Amino acid sequence: MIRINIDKVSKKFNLSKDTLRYWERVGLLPSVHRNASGYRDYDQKDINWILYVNALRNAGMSIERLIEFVQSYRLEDSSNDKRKHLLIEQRQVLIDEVHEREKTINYLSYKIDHFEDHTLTYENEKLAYDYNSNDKKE
Amino acid sequence: MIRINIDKVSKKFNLSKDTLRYWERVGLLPSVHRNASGYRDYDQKDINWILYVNALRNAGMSIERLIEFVQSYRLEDSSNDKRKHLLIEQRQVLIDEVHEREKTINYLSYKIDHFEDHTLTYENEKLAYDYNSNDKKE
DNA sequence: ACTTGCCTTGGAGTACACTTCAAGGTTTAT
DNA sequence: ATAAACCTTGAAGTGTACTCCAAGGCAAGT
Repeated sequence: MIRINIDKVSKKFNLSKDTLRYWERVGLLPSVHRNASGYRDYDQKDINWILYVNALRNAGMSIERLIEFVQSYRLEDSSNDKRKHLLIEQRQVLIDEVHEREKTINYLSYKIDHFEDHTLTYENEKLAYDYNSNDKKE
Repeated sequence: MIRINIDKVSKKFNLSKDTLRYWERVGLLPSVHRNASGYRDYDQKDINWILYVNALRNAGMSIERLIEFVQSYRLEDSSNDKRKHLLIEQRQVLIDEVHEREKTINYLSYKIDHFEDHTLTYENEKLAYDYNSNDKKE
């Protein structure tokens, strides 16, 4: 039986204690069990929730969407379709964000490679950005 | 000679007029030329700035960093090293964000593929996430 | 000339996601 | 047994990036 206090969880995930309390308060984490003194007493299940929630937060999922996500997860009922829909939808958001970032990485790489080239005009740079962008299409 | 008012620019980039004014005010765009009536009168150079700034904003660069970035750009002087450093640093940020999102995309894909599998435990999911994560390393 | 609809500014308001504070109870070390 | 270092809560405060509002000037159609 694992028993971890908020300080250890905070350090484990590099999240502030206040953030952990906030996430719990807004319904992003299940209610954590308390010990005799009213202190939070995290178990393995809680730790795993935090792992996923943190991963999705780091990937840019909003609190609001994560609450939806977490809620649908914990209702082992008719909301199966909704849950799957949320997963697919959020994956697409992440895929789009990756594409946007890859485009911009290409643009920055171009700028870095041509750094000494002072003849670059705004027009040239625009072309570079658009070229990389089209390159990625398909 | 191109002359575009704020409404056209707003529509071209799908940015609100208030956002364009805000960006200009905080130093994220160069001061836009005004016509006889004091109205903003964007030229090709301004349009290209907006293209880049918008690309970097969409890729998650903060306003504060973008101001630095834009400032260093417009000082055609000794800050070459700083400019290059900023470019390389921001590219790395974007690369890291892409990796984080790819990990999470894998995790979501795993969840979607095993959607009907009700025997999945927190432990199994954790392993799936970590597996994908390690998979991606190198 | 007048109405409608642009544009301007400064400043106030909003949304999101924490973060800090105040007041007080608990545990640990001396 | 007392101080230092934890924990709790509710509520207020903060930072970022807009977003909206009020008051007023300018432009185009009737």
